Parts: sequence; C-alpha cells; structure tokens
Amino acid sequence: MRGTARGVVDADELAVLKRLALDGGFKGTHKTSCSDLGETLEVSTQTASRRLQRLEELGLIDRDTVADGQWIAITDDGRQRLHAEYTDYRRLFEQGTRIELAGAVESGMGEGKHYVSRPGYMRQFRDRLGYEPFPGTLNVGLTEASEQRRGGLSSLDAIRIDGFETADRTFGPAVCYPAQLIATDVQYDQAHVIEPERTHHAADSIELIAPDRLRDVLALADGDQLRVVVTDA
Amino acid sequence: MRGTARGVVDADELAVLKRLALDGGFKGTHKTSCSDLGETLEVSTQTASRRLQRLEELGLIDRDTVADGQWIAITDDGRQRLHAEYTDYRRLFEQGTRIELAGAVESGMGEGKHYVSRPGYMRQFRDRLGYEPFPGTLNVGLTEASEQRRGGLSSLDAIRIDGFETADRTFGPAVCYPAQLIATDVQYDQAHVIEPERTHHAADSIELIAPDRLRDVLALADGDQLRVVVTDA
DNA sequence: ATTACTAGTTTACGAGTAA
DNA sequence: TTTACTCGTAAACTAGTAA
Repeated sequence: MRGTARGVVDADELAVLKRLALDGGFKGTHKTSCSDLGETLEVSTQTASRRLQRLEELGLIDRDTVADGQWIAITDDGRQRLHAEYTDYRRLFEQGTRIELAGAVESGMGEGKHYVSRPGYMRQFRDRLGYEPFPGTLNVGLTEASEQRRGGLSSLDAIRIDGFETADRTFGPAVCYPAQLIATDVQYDQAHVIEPERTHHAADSIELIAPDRLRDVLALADGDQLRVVVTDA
Repeated sequence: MRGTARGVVDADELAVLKRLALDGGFKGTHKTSCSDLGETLEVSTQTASRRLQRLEELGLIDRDTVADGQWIAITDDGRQRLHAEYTDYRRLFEQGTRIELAGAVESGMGEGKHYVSRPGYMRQFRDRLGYEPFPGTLNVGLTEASEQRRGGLSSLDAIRIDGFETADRTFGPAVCYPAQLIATDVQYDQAHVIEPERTHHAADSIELIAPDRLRDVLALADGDQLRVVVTDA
C-alpha cells in the first residue's frame, strides 16, 4: 500500500501546487496547460494532467478546462496547505538572531582579493560556505549606529576558517557570518561577512564575500547605501 | 522512465530532508532511526532507509550509522537546497502582504498639509488609523523598480477614508496602507501611505502621513534615501 | 535493537489514442 | 491544439530476512 493516507496531498502533488502558486495562481486565476506544466516540472503531459486532477479532487485547486488549456485557481485549502509548508521553512531559517548593519559601499584596498584567492582559504570556503567566492571583497563603511551594533556579531555562531602557513608567511584564521544584502531594489542572499578572527580594532567597516561579484549583481558603485542582515551560521 | 533527472532531489526526498532539518539535523548532528523516520513520514522503515541512502548519495546529508540508529547531519548542499525552497515560499507569502518601495525624499507642493488638516479627514484618521497625523505629508519619489511594484498596493487591504462635502467644494475618498519606514539608521513603524482612492496616475511618488513630523523624527532632508515597507491593513 | 538486502507486489509512469 | 482515457512497462513500495 502507498504510504500516504487517503485525502492527504503527497510531496509530488504539493510541488505542483507550489509551482502553480509561483506561476500566478496564488491570487486570482491563472491559465496554463498540461504540456506547459509538464515541461516545467519535467514530467509528461499525462502525469501533469493526472496531478492536476488529483489536486482538484483534494480540493486544493479549482479548475476550468477550456479548448486550449485550463484556468486554475488555488482554493483556500490549497493556500492553507502552502502556508503550513511556509511555516516549516520559516522555523528553519528565521529562528536565529539577526543583526542589521547599514553603510555605504567603499573601495577596498585590494587586500581582499589577495587573501580570499589564496588556495588555502579557497578550499575551506568551498567546503564550509558551500561556494567558491569571487576573488575579492566588497567593503562597506558602517554608519555610526551600525558601528555600535557590529560588536554584536561575536555573539552569533560563526563559520571558522582556519589559518595556514606557506613557505613565505603565515595566514591567520578568520570567521564568516551568513549575510543577506539589501540594496535599493535588489536583494542578495548568499553572501558572508568575513573578518580576521582575533581582531576587534577598526570596527568601522565590514568585508563581504559571495559567489558573485557583488558590485555587478547588485549594481553597486562607491557610496551606494547597502543594508546587511547578518544571521547565525 | 522516472520524470526527475538523475542527481536531482525529488519531492519525496526533499520532504525527508525537511523533516530531518525540523527534527534537529539542521544545525549540528541529530540521532534518529529508520523506523522513527518511517513513522513520522508514514512510510515503511525500508522506504525510510532507502530515502536516507539516496539523500546521502546526493550529498545532502552526512550519516554515521551505529548499532541502534544513525547520526545525521545536513550538509551545506542540503541547507542550500532547503533555502531555495524557503525562498520560493517567501515569494508566495511575503510578496502579497508586503511591498517594499524605495525612493528619495522630495519636497511636496504643500497640498498635503491643506488636505490632511481638514477636520472631515482628521476625524476619520483618529478613528481609523488610531492617531491624528501631523498636518502635512512626506513625499517620496520612487525608483524605477519601485514604480513597478507600486501597482501592487491595490492588492493589499486598505483603510478607507471617506470623502465629504463642505459649502465650498468636495473632498474625495482616500485609502491608507500601514507602512514601516526605514531610513539609514532609524526605523519608524507608525506611518501610512495615503492616496486618493480613484487615481492611478502619477505613480512615481507616494505620500506618507504619521503622528510625527517625519522629517524630524527620521532626520530626513530632500534627496535622502528612504525605504517604505507597505503591508496589509 | 538496528540497517539494508532480496523478492514479490503495487503504484506511478509515459506512449498511444479518443473526444 | 487541448484533456484525459487505456494499457504495457518501469519504478517504488512493503514484507521477509540476514548481518
């Protein structure tokens, strides 16, 4: 027998419901077809058709099939089911502490690139942050109030980057904090604040790393305002 | 053939990953067993076992099986996959009820004061907004992207302010939306966006009212950047 | 207890096709 | 073009069992 109880939406069907919602059926009605849907979900039109039928049976969507497709509206039950899922994910990602810093983009002194691109660090970034950062840092000069708040970073759980030695010199350990960046009209979720581990001087700026060149993806120039939401690792 | 491509987590597996995360594997490591997991997921222990194996193959979890169960930790890839899901659901539930506009403070033409201070409006502000606004409005010129989003305001629940007539003339109805204002380092929660009810022209700026003179409490001058988070009433 | 293999069964899939 | 049926097949399931 199948595991899920009768009348309960299974994971595949829920994924379809989410897709429909994202594509516009969340508020109001939205036109699609089984072949369209099958393509985005990477299943056959037959499967798409069957899943829509089942979502309708479960009372999660209302349908109006016409000659060239169908109009779909998500019911209150459907919205409720999606909201339950939303709540689960919020529990995962919103429970930690968050510290909001504000400041202006400033030109770094080029050191960032030198350090970040060292293989000894790069390897750890890939393993512990989940990506290889763009070889360079974005420097943000903090406002006075943010300078105060910056001290709170040490209370967050950090991702530790170990120091190492080369023939020439020693590279010290560092710590990273997950950060969400909010520019005027764009938002970016995959960045990290990075700072030397044992330094509490010069707290008037922070350095950011990310898989992308932040100046490009956020369309930033020197002096642009940026809000940085730092969270627990 | 099955629909999903090799190497891609399917909906069932993702549901297991979420379950593991919620049960404690999200930060650090967490002990469970196939029978435990099978029970909460309403599948057999065999299926639970297989799904865990597959999540491990996909690199989404690390496992350490011991005599009486197994220790599970979600990998960075796993967290990333969950975060992608979280982002989807946020788009569904935070977009509709929350519209973020950005712009720069601009000098109004003094009309705001004239209208807002009319007793016929003031009485309603006190009753329906819970305060008597400062007699004047703060005008915010929107960025291009925010002009686009501004249209979404009409999908929010508004507070209606009725029109009325005096001996001289007619004052039309208006609508208000609760708004949170975010200046560089100060935040203000008690403001409202106000606009004439039946006007969809000139969407390049918004007007704000609040119990206080916003230019004072937020230390704003013409041209200063301001973020306006508009929510449902 | 566990995990996970093998075997047999059920379910879900895509192809073909009718309306 | 659509949606949704039937049908043969492949995948995923549960039961039984070994380690």
